[in-house]
Amino acid sequence: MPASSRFTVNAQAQHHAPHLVHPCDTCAAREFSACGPLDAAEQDRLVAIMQTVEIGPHEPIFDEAEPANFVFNVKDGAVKVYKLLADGRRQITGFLWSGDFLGLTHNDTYAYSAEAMSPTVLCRFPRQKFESLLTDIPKLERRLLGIASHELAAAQDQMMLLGRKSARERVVSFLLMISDAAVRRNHPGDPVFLPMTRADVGDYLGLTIETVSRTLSQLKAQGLIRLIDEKRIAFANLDELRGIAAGG
Amino acid sequence: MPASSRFTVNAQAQHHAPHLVHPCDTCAAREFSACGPLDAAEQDRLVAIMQTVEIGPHEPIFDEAEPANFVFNVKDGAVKVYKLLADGRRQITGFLWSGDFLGLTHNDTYAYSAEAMSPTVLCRFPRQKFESLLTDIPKLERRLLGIASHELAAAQDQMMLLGRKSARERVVSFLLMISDAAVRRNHPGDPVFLPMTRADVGDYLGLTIETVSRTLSQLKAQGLIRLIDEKRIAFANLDELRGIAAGG
DNA sequence: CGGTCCTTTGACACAGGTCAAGTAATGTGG
DNA sequence: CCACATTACTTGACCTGTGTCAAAGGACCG
Repeated sequence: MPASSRFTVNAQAQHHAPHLVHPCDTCAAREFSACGPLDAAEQDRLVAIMQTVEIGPHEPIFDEAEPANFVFNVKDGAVKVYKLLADGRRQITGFLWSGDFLGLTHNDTYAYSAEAMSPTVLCRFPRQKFESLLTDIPKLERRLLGIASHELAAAQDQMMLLGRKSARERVVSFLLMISDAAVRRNHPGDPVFLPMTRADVGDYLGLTIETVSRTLSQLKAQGLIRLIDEKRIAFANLDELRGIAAGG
Repeated sequence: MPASSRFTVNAQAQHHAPHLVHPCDTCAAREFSACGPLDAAEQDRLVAIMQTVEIGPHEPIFDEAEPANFVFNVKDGAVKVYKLLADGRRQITGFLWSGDFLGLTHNDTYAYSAEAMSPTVLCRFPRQKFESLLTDIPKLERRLLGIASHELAAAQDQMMLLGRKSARERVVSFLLMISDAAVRRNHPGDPVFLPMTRADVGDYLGLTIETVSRTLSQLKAQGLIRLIDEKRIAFANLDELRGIAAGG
């Protein structure tokens, strides 16, 4: 029996997404059951400690170095996580979407800051309770190890991008990456929707706003993409774009 | 009873490091027991699947995209892990030292290439056997999750470095990072010993050989470091260096 | 409608890359 | 022990991709 079948219908959640049957089944059903369905008792324990939090665009979720009291899972929306240097230079280390975890750390403080980019719904788990659940339910721990290992591989790709790719290669890699992430959540991948500002894109790619903007204009002029509007971009030559992203 | 106390004296290992009592106790004792000592049966199972491998400088350990048949733990020596683009551009994503894991992945192929930088001894675990051990010994899985979470934090710091720091800040950050890693293994941290070439440093920091070399010369000219020889660097003003690394 | 924020575009500057030459360290065969 | 080759590193001169500074247009909002 799949994990989500245990949840009963919730009218409010159904209003926004009829196929969902619990205020927090995204994280419970998609993330937690991906390692093999949880049994009834396990799900009950998860649901018992779960809280739902809604926040608006530009609202902080937590700040770097703040006590890490909660673990989060994005139910809906888009989140950016970033680190700052003393003088304000910013590096965005990731964009998170529904299903993604947030705030996992083995220290007692968060290692980065997190902020919503659009109206966002989060599942929140008090950290101590979450960790004792990990000990009791090895499936969860196995799942988190899989997630961490996947994130580590993505981080290494990003180091390649930041250390060795040109501005053009970075921007194209970024567009394809965002598109792939959208497709994985059953959102349209072409045209790709960018919920973040050019400043966010720049701080993710290690570039300035101006270089991001110029590079997009250049790609458009070369007929490789079409700018439907500022936040929607269509791919005009996917094969060539994939080649550019790979450094070809 | 600490994990290492179960191992019996091994003359060959003792020759190189008198305080070690088993050809592979570094990984077993330092890494595996760090999550709480393993009991006798657990240790026996680990030792039973463990193989020791010795390799020389510049020898490959495995290549990206190759079937991931083994998990490794560095017993002694220094290893670099890197990714390549089609045209040969290289990004080194990490330097590994004794105690560090290597080749952990949830895919069936390695996500990066690995190569020894100096004479290196590795503990090797057949991957399937290692993974079934993980299921049987939750302590191990918990330990690996801790390691992965720590590596993820380091990867985010490296993204900040690659995306937003100047050449000067990168080089200083690098020197302090290598020094800290040496201290953690009870090696001298000042002067710091660099087993890698300038090309490796450049490919780790997203810079060219020439920029690395020039930046070191500049730091030396400013009296911030002393170049004892090409591979040994002493810190002349640690406070100021820490400030530079932090972006101050 | 007037203000604010975001984006684009242009002109120019500079950090770091490229190309090239020279030096030092290490190893090799005679 | 010495030519000689090889590899690693440093330094200089110059170039270029991306950053900086500035201005202007457009979208959104109270």
